[in-house]
Amino acid sequence: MDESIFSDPAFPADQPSPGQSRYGWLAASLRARITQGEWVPGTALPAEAALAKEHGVALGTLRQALALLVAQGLLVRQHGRGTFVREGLGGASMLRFFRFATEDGAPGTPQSHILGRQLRLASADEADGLGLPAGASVLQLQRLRSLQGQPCLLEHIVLPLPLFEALAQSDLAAWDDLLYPMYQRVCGATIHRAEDSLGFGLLTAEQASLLRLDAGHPCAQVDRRAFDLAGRCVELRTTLGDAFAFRYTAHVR
Amino acid sequence: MDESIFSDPAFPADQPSPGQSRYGWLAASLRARITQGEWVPGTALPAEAALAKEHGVALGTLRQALALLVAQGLLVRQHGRGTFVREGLGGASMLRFFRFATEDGAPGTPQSHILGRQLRLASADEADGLGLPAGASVLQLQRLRSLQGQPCLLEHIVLPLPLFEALAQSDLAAWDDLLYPMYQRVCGATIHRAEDSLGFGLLTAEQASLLRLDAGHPCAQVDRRAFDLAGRCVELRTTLGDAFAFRYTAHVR
DNA sequence: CAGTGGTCTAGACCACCGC
DNA sequence: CGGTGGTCTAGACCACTGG
Repeated sequence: MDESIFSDPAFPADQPSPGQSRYGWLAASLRARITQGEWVPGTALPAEAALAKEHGVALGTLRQALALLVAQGLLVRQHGRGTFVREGLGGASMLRFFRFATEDGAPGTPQSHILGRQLRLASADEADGLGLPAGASVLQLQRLRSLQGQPCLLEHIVLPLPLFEALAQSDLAAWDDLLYPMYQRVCGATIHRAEDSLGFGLLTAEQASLLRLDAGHPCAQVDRRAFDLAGRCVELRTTLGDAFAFRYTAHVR
Repeated sequence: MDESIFSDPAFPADQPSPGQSRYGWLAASLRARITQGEWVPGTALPAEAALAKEHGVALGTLRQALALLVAQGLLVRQHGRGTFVREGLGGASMLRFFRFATEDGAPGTPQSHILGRQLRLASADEADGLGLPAGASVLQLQRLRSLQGQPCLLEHIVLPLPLFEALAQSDLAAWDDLLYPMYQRVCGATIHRAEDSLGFGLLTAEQASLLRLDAGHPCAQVDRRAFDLAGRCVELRTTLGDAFAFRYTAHVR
């Protein structure tokens, strides 16, 4: 019951490798079929009985495989309905770090203003983080997010090409307020999980003026690496916001 | 497979309540025997087969119950060795938020200096957080933690009485650098999990001088509620440290 | 080697959902 | 109602740990 998350070769062997459990191999096999698009996020897999019969395996064994994928966040099971491929992240998750609130208390979705968009070569760190070869091209975005006209978050985003080619030319006025659903719709890239690294710093004069704060004002900085269904990092993002509005809750065990 | 964490009455019924699964009831039952001290942290439970026979249940069902308690962090299973009650938190977990490092890179355990110890009445918030009746007594500690003689963290700790009575009189010179193992040894209180809330603020002059920083220096503040095996909150703690040394990593899914 | 947990099977029956 | 996942059983066999 401790199959590695990394047991995800793009093409699993036809048989469980020696030392690997049957359900572990089954899970990897199903995982590959999902990341290759056989079952799209939101759709249902065949029923347990059908999958078990297809793979010539007992029901309990198949259920162990599905339980693995549920634990990895790839599937969601609903009693009486079916087994579904999980939808990607919504895109409003950055607000969970900040306690911006509208007057009536509900946070709501922030508006998005793209301040800049450039095609350029990836730095060494960026190529490394995105798993690109040295000298690859990336799309860079600067973005300001506002709640009810009040600027609150400043973002710097780096996306790998050619996956996000479609965003390099499309009309900025037609962009959504939330990027992750747009990544999925326009580029077929599902953001499945992310790693956030939090720290504190001080705003430069330029950053401060965009956020309508004073130069040198304390800010919280969130460095995010976002991953798709196959586990590849497909977005690097740095978000800045007022440190005094920052609040985050964590569970330790 | 979604038994609530809160299915933990001190004394479970003799039979699974209607609508509750057998393994869910079994898990709650075993959980109660653990929190009541029948199996102390670090010790092994009887073997699967023995427990299954004792409860008149099939092996698979018992294993489901154990899997639940493993998922809740109460048990650890080791192939070929046995099933063990998990040890409590080590006590050095606060350092994971900060990137203090000694010269050779290894963080090490910080030294602990108790600056103050008072017996007093709990405030309304404290009584609420610790589940105490209004007007109950608490033990309050102020504490400075240092790495290689360099002050780095300032802590304010509130503990409920009479559970921590033994700490109110014991010789401060004999205290450990880590409190959680000492809680367990001296008071029999096992810290099993904690909830941390992170925020940002500015140091008062008094706080700053203790940390050898300037008054008004930016600081990260971690408000922690720590819970024992039975899920009762038994410690409230506020930790302050240099905001620019603060760094935290989170996973989003 | 004996004792532990891990895997797998084949089947029965229950609980939930949506038509 | 038919189809889905959830629970439970009884048993066989494997893999790991420690003496």
